[in-house]
Amino acid sequence: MSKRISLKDIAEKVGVSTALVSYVLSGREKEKRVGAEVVKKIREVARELNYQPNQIAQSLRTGYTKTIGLIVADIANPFFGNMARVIEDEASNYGYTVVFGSSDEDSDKSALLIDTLINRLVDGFIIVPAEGTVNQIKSLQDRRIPVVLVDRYFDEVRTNYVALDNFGASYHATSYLIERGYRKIGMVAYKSSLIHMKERIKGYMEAMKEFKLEGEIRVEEVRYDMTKNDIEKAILKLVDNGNNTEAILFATNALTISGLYCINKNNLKVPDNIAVVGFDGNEAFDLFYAPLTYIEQPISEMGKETVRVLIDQIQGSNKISQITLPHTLIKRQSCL
Amino acid sequence: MSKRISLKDIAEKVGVSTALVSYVLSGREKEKRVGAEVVKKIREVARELNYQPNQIAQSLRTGYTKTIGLIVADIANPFFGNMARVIEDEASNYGYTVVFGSSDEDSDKSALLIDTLINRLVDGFIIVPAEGTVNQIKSLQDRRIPVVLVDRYFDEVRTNYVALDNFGASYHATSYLIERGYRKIGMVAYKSSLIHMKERIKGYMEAMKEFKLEGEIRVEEVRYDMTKNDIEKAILKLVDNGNNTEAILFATNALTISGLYCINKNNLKVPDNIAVVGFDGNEAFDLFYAPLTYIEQPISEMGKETVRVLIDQIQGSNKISQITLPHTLIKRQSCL
DNA sequence: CTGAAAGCGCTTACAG
DNA sequence: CTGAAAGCGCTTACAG
Repeated sequence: MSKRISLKDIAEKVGVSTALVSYVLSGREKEKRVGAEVVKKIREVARELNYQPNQIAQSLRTGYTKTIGLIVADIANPFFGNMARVIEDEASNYGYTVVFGSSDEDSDKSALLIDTLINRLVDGFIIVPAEGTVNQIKSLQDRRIPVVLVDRYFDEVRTNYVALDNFGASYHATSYLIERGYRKIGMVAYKSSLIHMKERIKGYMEAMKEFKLEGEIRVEEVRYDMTKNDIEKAILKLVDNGNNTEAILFATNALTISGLYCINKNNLKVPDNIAVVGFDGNEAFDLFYAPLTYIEQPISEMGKETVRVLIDQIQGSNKISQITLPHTLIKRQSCL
Repeated sequence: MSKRISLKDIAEKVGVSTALVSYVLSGREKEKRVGAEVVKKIREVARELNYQPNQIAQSLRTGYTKTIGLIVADIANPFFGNMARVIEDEASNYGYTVVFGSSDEDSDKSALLIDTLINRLVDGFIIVPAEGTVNQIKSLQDRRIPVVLVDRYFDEVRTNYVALDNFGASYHATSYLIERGYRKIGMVAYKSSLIHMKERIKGYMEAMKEFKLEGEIRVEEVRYDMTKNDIEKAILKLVDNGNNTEAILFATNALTISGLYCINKNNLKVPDNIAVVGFDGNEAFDLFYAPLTYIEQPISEMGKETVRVLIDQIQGSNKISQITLPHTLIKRQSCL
């Protein structure tokens, strides 16, 4: 109802042009040598009318929306929820707001989200890329739209990214298990061509080889589109097929949770029947009767770095930043 | 680099006016009786040039941004993360995208977020209101900006809202505990003037009175801005002050989690030393050694209803919708 | 059936 | 020191 106040309203009331009002309100009155009285008057009227600039008009004119598009796998997943929170706060420090979407690890959904956000002229993207979206990322780069990948990235294309030292993390976790005396160590991961997953599996494999345990390697790769039930069935294979797995390393937060459900359902005791190392960490890990040993990611730093790199790109830098952050192995009671 | 394609580009290539292109691309060629050939040609060229409408320009012109502003307490909190996910999906069904912000239960932050999003001309707001923000909500209403509150609302002002039957939920949980034989039942809640909290406490009180247990009422109210440590200390009072509380009802997801940490730290066993009823539910509740009995909120329905009501408002309805949804008491092993 | 033109609310190069 | 004017990319009432 109450119409928004525009520059024109102020200009009319003060009796000057909108140009002058614009200069003053954007703090360029010095540079433009606007008369002191006029400046004062404009400021007064603006505040009196409670003027709020119309961002949409500004955006159309300047080409910048001060908005970041964030695409994660699923905002309901606490790992991404936490990341979103860090990104929100950091973006806000730079004067940016965040619009988000969940891709569900689906490349079609991802494409749709990217298109939608491009039409809304976001200044740049922060993307947790799904499998098969490498061309979408390339296309953004071709169109010179700033983009930073986080958590994962592609080998085939040179992009900005911020990721964990995935190889090192699972290598560390695996050799930790080996040092504690475990031999029949299995891993549960997603079947995926995405680097973060490949590296996590590779880290496990390398550690096993290093300790001459190739013969004991057992990796269960589940698909993103599997039901919880099927995932639990797959996990069960590791512990229930007569090969007596002694310890399991899980490759993500969600897989760890699924694994714990499975372990509980089958009345296995951690760590007596089976040792567990989780990934990412959350409250369920802490409250589990045997608080989990897990690989912690520096979510806060990861989110902050991602925003920093993106803002850098938006401001015109053409330096490519590829940042790998260190993990921490939190050692607790889920391994003997 | 590669310049965006505009209506004008298409118009020039086809040799018609931008008006015609606009009509055709917005599917109004029938109404405007545009020649069949021209329609075909315009469609062809648009697709060939991969035309994407500039939403910002559309928005400036039409006054609609097809964007919803979502303000929650904290997107990293799984309850709000899940809610955000439902809202995102439902909004997308209506062709809307979501921009979000976390208020941290802080009214200043909330005011800032609302201003920012207003300047970005969101078409409407979905807000989990923080304490002391009633004037912010009123101001939105005064300016005829569509808004729907969710999870909480204010008594003093008639707004759209979607909320749980908070009174009924904690009344139910409390009487369930009483029926199971518990008498010394405590409650942990936030100190807040917000209705959802008041009602949850009231439901507990009423149930206690109903069963002549006024004498056993013990409510611990913690503040939003307390550290985790202080919250745990407060909770500890309930079980450790010689009055031997037998069961605790927690008023939110986060409080339940804090409570479980506290219980574990003090080596109390659930349900033998202390019975527990939680709120909202999450994976930690399921994986706890005594899977929690808890009050489940219909998050999915809640989110969907909220979006539906908001879209309704955006489309011009001036009917106020105040929707209360039923809880479910999930009964498991955290009570005898 | 089609087009010229105005206007959404800004910013900014240009002229004086 | 100040203002008129163009233009960002659309939509739409109006005229023909």
